[in-house]
Amino acid sequence: MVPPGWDTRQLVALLAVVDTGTFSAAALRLGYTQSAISQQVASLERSVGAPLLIRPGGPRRVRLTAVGEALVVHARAVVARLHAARADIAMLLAGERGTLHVATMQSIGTKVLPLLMRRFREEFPGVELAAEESESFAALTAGVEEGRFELSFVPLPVVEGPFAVRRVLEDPYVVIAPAEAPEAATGSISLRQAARLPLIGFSDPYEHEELLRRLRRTGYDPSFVFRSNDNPTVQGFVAAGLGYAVMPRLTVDEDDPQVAMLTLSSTVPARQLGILWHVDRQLPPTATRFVELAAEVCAAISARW
Amino acid sequence: MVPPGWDTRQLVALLAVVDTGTFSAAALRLGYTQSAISQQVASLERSVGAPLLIRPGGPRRVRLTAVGEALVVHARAVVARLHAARADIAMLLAGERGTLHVATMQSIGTKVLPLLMRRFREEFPGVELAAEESESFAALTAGVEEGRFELSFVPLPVVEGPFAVRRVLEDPYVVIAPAEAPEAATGSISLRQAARLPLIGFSDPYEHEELLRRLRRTGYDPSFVFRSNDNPTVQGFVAAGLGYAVMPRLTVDEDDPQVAMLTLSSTVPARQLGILWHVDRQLPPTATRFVELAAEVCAAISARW
DNA sequence: TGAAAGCATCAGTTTTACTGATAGTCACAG
DNA sequence: CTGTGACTATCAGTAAAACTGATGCTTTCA
Repeated sequence: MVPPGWDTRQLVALLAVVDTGTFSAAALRLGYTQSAISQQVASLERSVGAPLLIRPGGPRRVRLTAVGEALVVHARAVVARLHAARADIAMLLAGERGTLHVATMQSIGTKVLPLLMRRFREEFPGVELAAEESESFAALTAGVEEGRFELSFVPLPVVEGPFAVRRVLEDPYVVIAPAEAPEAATGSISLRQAARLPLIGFSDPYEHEELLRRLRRTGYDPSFVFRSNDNPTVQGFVAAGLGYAVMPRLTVDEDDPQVAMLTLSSTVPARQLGILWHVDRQLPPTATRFVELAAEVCAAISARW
Repeated sequence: MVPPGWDTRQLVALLAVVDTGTFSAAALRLGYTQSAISQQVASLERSVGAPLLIRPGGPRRVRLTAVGEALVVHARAVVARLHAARADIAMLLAGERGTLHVATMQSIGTKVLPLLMRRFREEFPGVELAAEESESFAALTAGVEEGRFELSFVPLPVVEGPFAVRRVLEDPYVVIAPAEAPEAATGSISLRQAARLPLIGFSDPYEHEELLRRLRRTGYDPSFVFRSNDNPTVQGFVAAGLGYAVMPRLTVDEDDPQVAMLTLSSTVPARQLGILWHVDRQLPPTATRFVELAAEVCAAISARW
């Protein structure tokens, strides 16, 4: 009937030890002394009835026992749940004037968000919408997991975690060329041809690895003359005539007269974009409505292409 | 980074108050004084920054505020998760010789389990299998939720909860008649006819309410001359010539010469049976294999019908 | 073989949690 | 409209726990 006497604090301590690899580092992170961590873990082990950690002694990192592994899985879930609770409550306390925190990526920020925010404002004039652009994709999911954002735009598929996701957009890859390039007039180009061009690429390969794999599979290892994660920068380099770029259409500034956009004649699977949220959270109606609106706006953009 | 300072004990106290309706009763249940509960809830409210409970004063039960509702949802999840953790660890500590606890219903116990257990034993001679029959269906799911069973046979659909389920058997309704009854020779009977017979029924209507609804929809309110939840008892009454019974085929003792089994010519949706487990648990390979074997055995039975 | 890095343990202190007593609130019966 | 019963808050005192700081033991690495 009554649950086991495991304390949140002890579970957090265990997680800190596992994540940092040493008791001392965990203590530092949590603002305790090493002695306190040692005692917390010992207390946990006593109530579990078995060792949770293997302490190799000396300066080697600790490792989990099988029992420890099992417990850590649950401990993480519990901590995540408490985070979700805190975030839910913060939202409730903010009430009607509550701010909806949405994390975005660069491309979404420029093409989707403006229209989306306008439509959202029409429906909920009282709700503030805080959109924050994030550089790394890991930061997007981490922010949602920790409750700093209610929603986040993310590329799919999404990492494992306590997430629910809704697909909103298929973002096909296109090639952009300098306006004066010979290919600019053709309007289309094959992947095989593209792989032979001097390319401007992305520094963070995570999102586009499938594309890279396909480029390589043409039999010609593509050469990247420059790399950046900033879409305008990439496009600027192309505009300057320094090379070509293969990028998701959403990231392209189509009004730029200095570059030409070419469709890819080879079929490359489009980048999938979705909206992500914490499964365990009880999001307000404004959030679910936001997701709906986002899907609509994205569908409209997709239809225009 | 560091999660909120909510303690498991406080969350449990809150849940006890919500479930019992008063601080005093919660204190009694948890073995504290009323004062302690009062302070625990107060501490929670302080750290949340808002009241969680509405205390109407006097002998009226407390109610949750909106914030309280939100927190309780998460608190229940956390407690359930801790239960799951404890159960997982108990299983791990038991090791290879670990017992697999399976809850069953009467009908499964007599027809499916014997064969199933034999096949399971062949594969895992070292693993003990503890099958426990339970009277009430609520006890089945509750047992799984609290970690007393790893697996449970249950009728579908299943109540809301932290459960995963696998369907294993379609169990069609049949009519059993006394061997000497005029209908015994026909081999089949319509629902309309059945509703006009003196029936032996089940006391617990939960599982069979769909059947009851269909019986009533024939326009004739069926009369039950006796009710019992014990399948052999029901069958015994039929054998004694006291009436007829509509029951899932799995619950029928088909070797009984004193009764005849008639199929229903009207289509009544069959009872669905499944195996249920706690989604959050990390069940050992023996458990997942047990589910597979159960599905196979049930399929074999189904094919024989 | 002697740092250096790491964990356990212990005694002492601070912090937290619980008890028991008391006062206050509300509903309901007389 | 007053008394009683069922309930919670609060307070002071105490019991329990959690944390610190010092110390000792173990292991790696130079």
